[in-house]
This record gives sequence, C-alpha cells and structure tokens, in this order.
Amino acid sequence: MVVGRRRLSAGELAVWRALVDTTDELRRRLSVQLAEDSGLSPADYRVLLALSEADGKRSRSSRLAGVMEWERSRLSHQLGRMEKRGLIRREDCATDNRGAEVVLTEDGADAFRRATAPHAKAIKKHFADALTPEQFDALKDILQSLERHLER
Amino acid sequence: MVVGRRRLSAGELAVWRALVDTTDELRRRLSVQLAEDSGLSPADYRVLLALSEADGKRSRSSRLAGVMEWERSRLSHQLGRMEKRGLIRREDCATDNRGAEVVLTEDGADAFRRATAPHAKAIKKHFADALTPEQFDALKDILQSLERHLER
DNA sequence: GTGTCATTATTGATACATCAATCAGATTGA
DNA sequence: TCAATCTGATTGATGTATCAATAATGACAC
Repeated sequence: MVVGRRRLSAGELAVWRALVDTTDELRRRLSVQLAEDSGLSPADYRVLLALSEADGKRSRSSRLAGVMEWERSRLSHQLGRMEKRGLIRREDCATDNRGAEVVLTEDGADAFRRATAPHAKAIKKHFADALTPEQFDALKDILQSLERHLER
Repeated sequence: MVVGRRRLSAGELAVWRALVDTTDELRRRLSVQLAEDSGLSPADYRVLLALSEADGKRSRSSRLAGVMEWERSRLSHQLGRMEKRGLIRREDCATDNRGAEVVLTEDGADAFRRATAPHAKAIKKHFADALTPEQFDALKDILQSLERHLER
C-alpha cells in the first residue's frame, strides 16, 4: 500500500476518473429506467424503500433519516416534495408534539411496488451482468478496503 | 456471466449499494477538501481543468462542452456562475457571431493552481492509498468491463 | 415552576443537473 | 433573394443537495 511516499500517478488518476464516470453513467441509466417504470426519482425510491421497511409503513422523520443516513433537512425537503405528490403523508406524533410521523400512502406503496422489480432487473442488467463472479468478488473486496480506509 | 437467467441476488444488490455509497462518500470528501484548499466546487474544477488544457486557455463554449462531455446547457449555467465570481470570462467569437469564447481569467488560473496539487493528494490519500496494486489492477479491469457493457 | 439547553423538524438560500423552450445568427436550396 | 432549417448558446422551470438559521417542544437542574 506504501502510503504517502509517491505522488498520485496518471494511472491512478485515470482509474479514479473512470470510477466516477462509470458509476455516474450507471446511476443515470437506472434513474431513467426508474422514472419510466414508476415515475419515481432515485431519491423518492430511497425514501419509499426505507418507509416500506418500517413498522406499520410509518416512521418518525428523524428515525427515518437515521436509517437512511440522510441529513434531516435533506429528508425534510424531499418529504415535502413527495407529500405534494401524494406519495407520503405527515401526521403529528402522539408521544412527542415536536415530532412528525411519516406515513406511506396507498399511492406511494403502489408506485414503490411498480418500481421495485424493474429496478432490481435494471441493476442486474446494467451492473451485475457485466461482471464475472471473480470480478464481483474482487469488487466486493475493493469496496471493503475503501470503506475501511475511509473510516480510519 | 450468465446473463438474464437469475434474478438480482441480495449480494449483488449489496455490492451495488456499497459501490454507490462509497463513491459518494469519496466524492464528498474530495469536494470538502477542494473547497477548503481553493474555494472551488468539483464542477468549477472540471471546467477550469478543461479550460487550462485548451489552446491559449480559451475555447468555444460548445467545444468545451464536447471535451468535457457535458450538455451545453449544463455548461452554460455553470459558466454563468463562474463568470459572476470572476473565474472565467465570456467573449464574443470573431468567426461566428452566435458563438462565445470562454476565457480563463487570472483569478481562475490562480484558483486552479491552488487546487490542483492538494486535489491530487486527496485522491491519493482517500482512494489510491486504500488499495493494493492487485486491487488496483482488478478495479481497472472491472471498470473496463462495466464500460464495455454499457456501450453495448 | 423556571431558566437553560438539547432535540425535532422545517425553512430559506445557494449551487447544481436536466429538460424544454427560446433566440440570434448561419446555411441551404429553390 | 429569401424562406425554411440548422446550430450555438442561453434561459427558465423543476428537482435535488447542503448549509445556516429558526421555531417549537422536551428534558433537566435548581
């Protein structure tokens, strides 16, 4: 690993750029597909996923933000947009008058259902199908290394 | 590679999510670092990089967009913001009255100079230093596979 | 109980990405 | 020539991310 001795090489820079560009392009395609299939944005999908996994399809807003690892204000803005479109509803919290409960609406659940299988299919098609099992394991290992390195 | 037979597995999904999350986090850190060192955003940096590589540190706007693989309107908005801050200037084009030439200003060149070495250092620190040479080669190979798969 | 502080959640400002619409100037073909 | 069309570039609208500021309530020490 030889940390800190050399400078960044041209090859390293190229791989970094390829990583950014390729993940961008993958995301762009999944995003287009998702919108076509369900009218949802990736952000919508993320929220609906977290919410549909919550007890009773409802969650305190701050708990939801915690689960999703989103900043509260980011979630609040996103929820505002989603509420306008009827994907979620905000209710007052019984146990804490400051709090809000986010509730999945029927429309939200429908859109999520419509999205989920095609989305998985698209991830498989554009991403998983591109790699051999060996490449796949290698990528897993690489990402673990990167994560550990970031946490340090 | 066994395309299209199975459905997306939980493991594949997890790796996809890890890929997205980890690249996001890396970008976030580089972005923070860049802003600290130079006051530039990643988008600013990208434009200044392309422009500083252009002949005479100037370029037709549409040519610049082509080199960067950005949509014209994206670049136009970005240039508008950068012009307000004095990082670039727009001049009328001599040979085509529709056209605009984008010119790197002294301030823009300064900011770019200030940014470039620390930025490379940050990529090395957060990304390149995390991987062994073997992992590095494997990642290069993986990205090539993904790109080829996307182009198909 | 009251004052202080922490927590919940929202809001506003700014930057950015994408899309559709626009506009001026260039080009082409009758 | 001049009408139709193409091209270079900008603009406005909408959705999104981040940051700082705010409002309201809760919790706790006293």
